[in-house]
Amino acid sequence: MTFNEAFERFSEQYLPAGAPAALMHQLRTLASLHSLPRRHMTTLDVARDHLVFIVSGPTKLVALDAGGNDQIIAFQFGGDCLTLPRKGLHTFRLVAIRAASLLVFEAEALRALEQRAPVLNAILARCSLAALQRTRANLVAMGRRSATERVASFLLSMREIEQVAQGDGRTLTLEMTRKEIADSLGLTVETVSRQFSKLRELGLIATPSRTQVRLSDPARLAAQAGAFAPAA
Amino acid sequence: MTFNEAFERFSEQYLPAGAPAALMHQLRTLASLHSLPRRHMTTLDVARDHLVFIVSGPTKLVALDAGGNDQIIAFQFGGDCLTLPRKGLHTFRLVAIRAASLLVFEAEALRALEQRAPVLNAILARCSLAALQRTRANLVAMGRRSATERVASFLLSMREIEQVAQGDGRTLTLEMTRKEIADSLGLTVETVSRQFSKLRELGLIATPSRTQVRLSDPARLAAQAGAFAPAA
DNA sequence: CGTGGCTTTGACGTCTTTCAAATATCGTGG
DNA sequence: CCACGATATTTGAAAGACGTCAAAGCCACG
Repeated sequence: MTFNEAFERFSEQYLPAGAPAALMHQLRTLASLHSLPRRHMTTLDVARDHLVFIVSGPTKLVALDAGGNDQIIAFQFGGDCLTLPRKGLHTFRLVAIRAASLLVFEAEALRALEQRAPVLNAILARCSLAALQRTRANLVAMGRRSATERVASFLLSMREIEQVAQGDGRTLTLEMTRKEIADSLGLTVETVSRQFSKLRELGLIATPSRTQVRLSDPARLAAQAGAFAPAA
Repeated sequence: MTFNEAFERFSEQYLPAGAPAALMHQLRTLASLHSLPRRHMTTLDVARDHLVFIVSGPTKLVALDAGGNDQIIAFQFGGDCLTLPRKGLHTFRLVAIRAASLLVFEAEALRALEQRAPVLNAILARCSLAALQRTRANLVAMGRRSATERVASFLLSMREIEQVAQGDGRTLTLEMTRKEIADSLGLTVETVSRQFSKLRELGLIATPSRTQVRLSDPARLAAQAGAFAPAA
């Protein structure tokens, strides 16, 4: 992954077709490409806000705990964009689930550009809004709901993500471990594993490999996911 | 609360000082003032996105369940702004905890204006980002954490809100019921009540009335709130 | 072929929910 | 101003769900 390729993807996705060359050039100056190996977390200055474009690779946004326990806020995949806030009440970090490429902008520098290039605000607004939708959805998934409901609706929600679902939309390649699923659902590894076993015994899913899940019966899986579930 | 007062507050808070009169006028045309009585929810067209400015009154953003159970996404107070998304995976509604005034814009109409008034994007970006921070914080509060930790950190987080904390920042006027607290923390009313009792017995809080809470010992309360807690 | 990490399974303890009932508080009308 | 009814809160007891601890199994990789 070269810088040029990365920037190309970013501009395709977020910049309007007729963006002035001067702006493109400015943005190019402000961007930096980071290769994040599997399991590694960003080492950005926690005193500053950043805008991060996920060029490729599955990543997780986590809130860091004093102990080694992460709380996963959201998963992001190639093409997603998010703001990584400076250290506030919590410290947030972006972690690569598998090797990932990130295009990073300092928010401060972008704000300085906003005056001359108002289109930047549109980008920021779009990113924040999308991140907000993802986060709200996760919050709903963590409300007072049973472990079964959480796992079932987690699986159904993964189906909506292009980079996870295979052709027929029934076979998922979850790049994340059980622990990561557990951290995102507010459960323990063991509980998640037991739920997988239960859904397997019910014939609702199959797990051909460690990371693959086949949704054998999405309709009945949706029934297990309860009232707040994504549609089957 | 008149429309003019409401719009005045909105523009003070979100429009830059030198906003052109033409834009102000346009926005004025697009805004509508809603008075939401206590317990009532918005009856906006669920097929459209809206931008809502909370002029006054505590409100909650809820995801609606098939049963009567709400999942509370976030609380908002006067001066906050949020996007109320159209019906997607979930249906979101804004509910007044006490009588509230809202200034509502249709997102569609705002988008049409964006071309000519790029400052609108800055407003939207600001609103979304603030809402995102609130929601992420809530998500952290709901991770794998005990009931005590949730309630303690809920109380500490309420202290940060101007309209909830009294002069010394130790006496809170929670406008919400125990059920609303429970819904926002993913717990039951009874569990929340038991946590209040426990914290009372430990001498960390006092509850002079149904809605008032005095944080007698914020430092020890923070200790109860655990590793992810807001500082005391 | 062995090793290390991830996943699964089991047994048990604890915490939260559930169901039920008593008590406190607030708003209203007398 | 007080009494009453409606609603919110608190408390108790029991059941169930999830977490913890421990061990075994599985898979990928060297």
